[in-house]
Amino acid sequence: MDYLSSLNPQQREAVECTEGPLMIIAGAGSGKTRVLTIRIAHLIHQKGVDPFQILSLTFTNKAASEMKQRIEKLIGLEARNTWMGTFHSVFAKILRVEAGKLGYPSNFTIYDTEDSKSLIRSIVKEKKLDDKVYKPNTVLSRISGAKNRLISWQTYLNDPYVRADDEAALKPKMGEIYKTYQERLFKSSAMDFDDLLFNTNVLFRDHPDILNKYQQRFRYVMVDEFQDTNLSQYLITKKLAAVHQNICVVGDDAQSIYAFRGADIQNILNFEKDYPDLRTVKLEQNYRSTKNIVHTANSIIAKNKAQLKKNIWTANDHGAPIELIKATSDNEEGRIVATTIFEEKNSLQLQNSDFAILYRTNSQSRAMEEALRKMNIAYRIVGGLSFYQRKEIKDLMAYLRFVVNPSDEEAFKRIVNYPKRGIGDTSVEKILVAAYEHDISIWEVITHASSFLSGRSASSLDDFSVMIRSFAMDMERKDAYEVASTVAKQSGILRELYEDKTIEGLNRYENVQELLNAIKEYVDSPENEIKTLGAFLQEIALLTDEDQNKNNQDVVTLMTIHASKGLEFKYVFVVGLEEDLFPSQMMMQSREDLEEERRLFYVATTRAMDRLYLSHAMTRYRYGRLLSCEPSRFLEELDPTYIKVNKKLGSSAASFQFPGREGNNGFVGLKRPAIREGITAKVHTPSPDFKPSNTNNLAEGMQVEHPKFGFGKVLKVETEGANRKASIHFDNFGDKTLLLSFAKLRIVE
DNA sequence: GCGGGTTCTCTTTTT
DNA sequence: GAGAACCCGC
Repeated sequence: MDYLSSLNPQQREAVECTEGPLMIIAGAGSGKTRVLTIRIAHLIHQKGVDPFQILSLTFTNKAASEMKQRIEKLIGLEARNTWMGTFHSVFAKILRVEAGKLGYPSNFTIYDTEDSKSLIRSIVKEKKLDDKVYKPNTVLSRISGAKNRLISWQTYLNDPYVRADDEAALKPKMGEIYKTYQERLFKSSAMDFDDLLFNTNVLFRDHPDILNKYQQRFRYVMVDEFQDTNLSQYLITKKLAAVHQNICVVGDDAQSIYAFRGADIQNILNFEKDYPDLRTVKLEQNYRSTKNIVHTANSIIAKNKAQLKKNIWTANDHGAPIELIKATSDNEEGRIVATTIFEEKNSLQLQNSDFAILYRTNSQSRAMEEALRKMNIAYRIVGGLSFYQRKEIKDLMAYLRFVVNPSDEEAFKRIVNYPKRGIGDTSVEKILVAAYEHDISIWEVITHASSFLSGRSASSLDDFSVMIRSFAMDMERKDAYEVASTVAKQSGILRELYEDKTIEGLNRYENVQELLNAIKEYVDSPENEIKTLGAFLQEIALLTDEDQNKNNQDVVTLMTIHASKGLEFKYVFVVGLEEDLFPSQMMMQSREDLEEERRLFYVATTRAMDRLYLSHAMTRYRYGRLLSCEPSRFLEELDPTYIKVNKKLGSSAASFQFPGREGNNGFVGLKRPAIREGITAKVHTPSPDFKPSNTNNLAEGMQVEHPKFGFGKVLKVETEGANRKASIHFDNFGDKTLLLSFAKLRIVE
């Protein structure tokens, strides 16, 4: 095979070192995917390894399918036989087979985040706890965090430190909620995302024979994006590789951006402690980007404390300087980006697909979309509200889920009274309580409606159960498509949507039809041998990602930076570089988090091959309010050597003028309709004379006002280089101290 | 139990 | 600004 000769010495070492533990530190653009695919091809062809014995774990479905395709190109159809997929999908598959060992049926449902939150909401309500204190999001992330660190609810309840934490946070009932949450999941024959990993760990811990089976099967284990693994995932791979020790992890600590879902950068920083005879290969040559971009990217993460030593370099040309765009507003930012794309495309004969616009939050896409639409530039948005998250799709899916698994509480709640059939909240409550108190399944309550409900609701519920049962009988002998289209019609969903003649209603109707089409495609595809509804649902549960690759169109790509990992584009725009937005305000609690934001910025810039544009807007809408925005501190941290500030575009900056104010210091509280060119805007809050004071005078003990956080007291003033920061205790924030830059503070005299 | 109107909440990122 | 939760009158 001559594919080896195309590799540089480090890449080749990574490919040829097949036995024993190996860590590949792969800088951005260093040909990581290529090395991985060739390594697998090499294993199969040169070493004669059976593809069935190779397990490759990735983080997104996209990465998995791309790698599969590339291996297929190298070695042909044999590639299909390797085990390749996301952690969640691979272990969900294994759990389906072994579910019985854990007391689960193999047709267990996988709850998505929305299901989980809804379940938590009802638990909090049932326990008569304050839903302001126990918010679904907070509770779920606490539970999720515990699971990712393999803390069961039993351990959770008994751990004095964990308890102390919760007591301190004034959320002492957290453990109790966790316990009930798990019980209810189990009763619903459901697992949430974290359970897929948690339960795999439990399975391997309690059933050595099963662990051994998979240890024997997977002689070679590879983990891509290793810097993004959490403890739960890491322990699974470690256990699987314990016998053969052929574990190969590939990652880049500089691209670790998933701490919020439990990823622990220490996994990669400490990997060698677990494997003393570890071999490490560093891929440091960047093949993707110009010198300017590589240099700029390096300067971004240089400030981070936690990192592995490496020196990313490139033999490519210097290329054009990085361009810095200053825009007045988010709309102008969009306009500049769209115009630039238009011009560059024409003058350089580029394609739309050469461009990508990256942002920190999904909500930023709107201004970009509008501008692109006005310029008639085709685009697509990756992520955001995916097809499977739409209400109408979730509704039909809930029916299908319930037919397959009539213990599924969340599916039941969703469909029992949709379309309206006279079973209101009170009845639903009674049904759930009955199931809980008599320790029977929801389905048993439903089929004995008259013993739990009275008169009219009982007979409505009877009709409902008759309907579901007929669907279930269909399922026995018909394929997924036939069942699904029967359900769509008989349940009344299609009629309900058909009668809605609004544009949105029409859309919803078409979406449901599209789901039916997708099921038809699934059934017709020769690749899917089992065509039952159950099989389809299992396939789909983890495909929340938009997987229908409409890749081959010539469109500009818009997406969050998180979604951009692993991709590359000739021209990249990183927009919305404003303090509090990027770096995100919510991440600014600790130093590690700032480091993660920096790595995120690094990921964004290293997507660019030829040219990189960075932009920030001075005003931006958020929740219908106008914000004034300081440029992100990251812009100041950049090495300015190769950066060009676009003066021409920045000079139009002063078009917003508020009463009694000069320049661009708009503040929170402007209602959207007021904002039009040439109009006098009305300031609601705070008072019109609210303006930044000369913050150099800020000192300990002073009273200050902040437009968002209200009144507070300065505890400490710090100087870090050119930046001055103040730790402030705000009256409205309990014990919390916030660390802020001065710009938005007013000193109260 | 239902519908309509109003108020509240959440806006970081993903499997 | 959107979507969910809430409240109230029938």
